[in-house]
Amino acid sequence: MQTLKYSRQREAIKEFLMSRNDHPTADTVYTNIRQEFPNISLGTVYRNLSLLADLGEILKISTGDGGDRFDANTKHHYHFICNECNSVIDLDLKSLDHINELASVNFGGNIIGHTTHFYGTCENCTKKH
Amino acid sequence: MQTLKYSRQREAIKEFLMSRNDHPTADTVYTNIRQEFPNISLGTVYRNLSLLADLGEILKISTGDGGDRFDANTKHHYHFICNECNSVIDLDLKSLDHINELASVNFGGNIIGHTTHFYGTCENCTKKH
DNA sequence: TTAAAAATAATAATAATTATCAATATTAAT
DNA sequence: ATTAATATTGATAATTATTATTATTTTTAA
Repeated sequence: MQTLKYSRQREAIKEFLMSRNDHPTADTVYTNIRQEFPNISLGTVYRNLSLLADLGEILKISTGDGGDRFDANTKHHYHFICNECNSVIDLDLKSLDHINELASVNFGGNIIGHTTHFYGTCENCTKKH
Repeated sequence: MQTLKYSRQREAIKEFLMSRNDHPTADTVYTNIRQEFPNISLGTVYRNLSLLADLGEILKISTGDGGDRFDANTKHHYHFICNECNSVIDLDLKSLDHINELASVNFGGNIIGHTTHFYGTCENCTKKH
């Protein structure tokens, strides 16, 4: 089997994500991590983001607009996505686990979780007009 | 301004979507609509799906795995996405509008809506093992 | 019937991501 | 410490999903 080996690039990617709370894209990770590793390849960034997500060490957030976002905060929480600037912002909202049971009532399959994205206009964009 | 003109292709695309409840991708729409319009272009399918979504006549569903899905049922409802077969299934769950207010409590921006996707194993995939 | 404008089919281009592979780095065993 | 095995990398090609371009066709209003 594939046993995991340490890599400095992977550590740097994870540490970079932990230093941010704005849910950067793979490309943003790439351009920033290049300051420390000028020769790092975009493929290496994608590979490690994907691996870290599979390991459960980071979260992948699909916004449906532009590339996927990544988040080092792995405990279940909710995101707001601004309709104007597309920024992704953490929300202070306790987990709504009861809605899994509500959704299960008339459903034959097995629901184990949910993701919710809230939409609207963020504070910055509201101030602009 | 751009005034809308009728097109047989657009009508056929909308009617095809209304005949289905499995939230097909643009490519699935394309291969099916080709039975009626053998020369239709994939670009035409994308253009019309996008236009219909902008007009609010259909919904675009981003699943984060594979291409976007489309749904002729435009009233707010919830979807289940199977972790195994990736099928998208409508859920019978009343709208959880109160969670918009809950999410707004400690948030500076303006929340106008949300989308929730439930995850797990669908009935078919559960039966398989 | 004609003319203007929108829509189309065909195709090229783009964005985001994944795959390939020879060279390098890590790790476990000597 | 040295070696051997193998995971990881950087470079790059390929793929997937989607959008843009443009000459031709269709729709619609005059």
